[in-house]
Amino acid sequence: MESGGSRPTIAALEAEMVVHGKGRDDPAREVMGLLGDRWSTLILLVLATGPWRHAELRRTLAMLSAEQALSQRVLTLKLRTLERDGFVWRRVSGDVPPKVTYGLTPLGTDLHTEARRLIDWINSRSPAIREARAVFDRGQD
Amino acid sequence: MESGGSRPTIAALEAEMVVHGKGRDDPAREVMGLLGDRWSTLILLVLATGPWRHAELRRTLAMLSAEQALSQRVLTLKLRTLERDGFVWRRVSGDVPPKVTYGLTPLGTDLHTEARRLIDWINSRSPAIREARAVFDRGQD
DNA sequence: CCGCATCCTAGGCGATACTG
DNA sequence: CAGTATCGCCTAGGATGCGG
Repeated sequence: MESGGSRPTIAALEAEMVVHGKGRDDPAREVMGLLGDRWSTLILLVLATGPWRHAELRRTLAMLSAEQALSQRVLTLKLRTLERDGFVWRRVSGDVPPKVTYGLTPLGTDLHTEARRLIDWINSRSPAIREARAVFDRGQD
Repeated sequence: MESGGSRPTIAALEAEMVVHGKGRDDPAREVMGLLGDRWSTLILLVLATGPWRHAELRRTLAMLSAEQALSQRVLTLKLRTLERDGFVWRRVSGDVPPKVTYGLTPLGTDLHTEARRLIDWINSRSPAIREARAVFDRGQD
C-alpha cells in the first residue's frame, strides 16, 4: 500500500479510522449529520426542558428559530429519526384526536449535554470566526 | 407573547436562544452544519497530522473513507469554507504547475479537538444506538 | 497540479391537502 | 391533533473538460 499517499503520518491516520468511522451507516457520521441539520439541536434544546406535545413543540421551535416554522411533516421526520436512534421517546394516548407526547431519554439528555459543549465552544470563538471571514472576504476581491 | 406555547419553561428557553443562535448566518449553526457534512471532519482529522497538498490530501481522504474519492471540486469547496472561517490556511508556491499546501490554524486545531470529543462520545454510545435502532425497526413492522 | 465552469442527480425541507 | 402523501424548490456533491 505504498504507491499513493504514503507518509509516516498514514499509520497514525489508519489508527484513527476506527474512531472516525468508515461506513456510511456509522453512528458517528450519522449522528454528526443529524446535529448539523436544520432542527435537531434545537429540538434537543426544547425537549431538555421536559416532555412536549407535537403541535406545541412545533410552535415553540418556530418561535426560537425566529424564522418560519418547520412543517408538520419535517418535525415528524426529525422526531422519528431521534426516536429511532434512542434519543427521544414517544407516547400516544387517545385516538381521535390523538395526543402524542415526546421527551428525551437518558441517552438523549447526554447527547444534548455533549452537543452543547461543542456549540458553546463555537460560540465562544465566534468573534474569531467572524473576523476570519471579514479578512477572507477582503482578500478575495 | 402568551398565546401560543406559553409555559413556565419558555423563559428558560428564551435564555438559551442566545446561546443556540437564531439567525441563519450564526457561526454555531453554520459550523455545526459544516461538521455534519460528508467530508469536513475527515479533512480536519487528516490535516491534524500536518500540512498536505491538494492531490495527496484527496487520495488520503478517499482511502480513509473507504468509499469513492470526493471530487476535486468538492475538496476545493470544503477547504475554501474551512479557510474562510479561519480553521485552515492555504499556501501557494510555484505557478505552472501550481503547488498548494493546506494546514490547520491554531483555531482549526482546537475545533478538531472539540469535535473529536463529541465524536468519541458518540462512538462510545454506538452499541446503545445500534440497539435502539434494532428495537425500533422490530416495532415498526 | 490545481482551480474553475458546466452539467446532472439525490436528498433535505417547505407547502398543501387529506385521513382517523 | 397527529401523521401521511404529493408536490416542487433548492443545495450538496459527483463527473467531466479546459486553462494557467
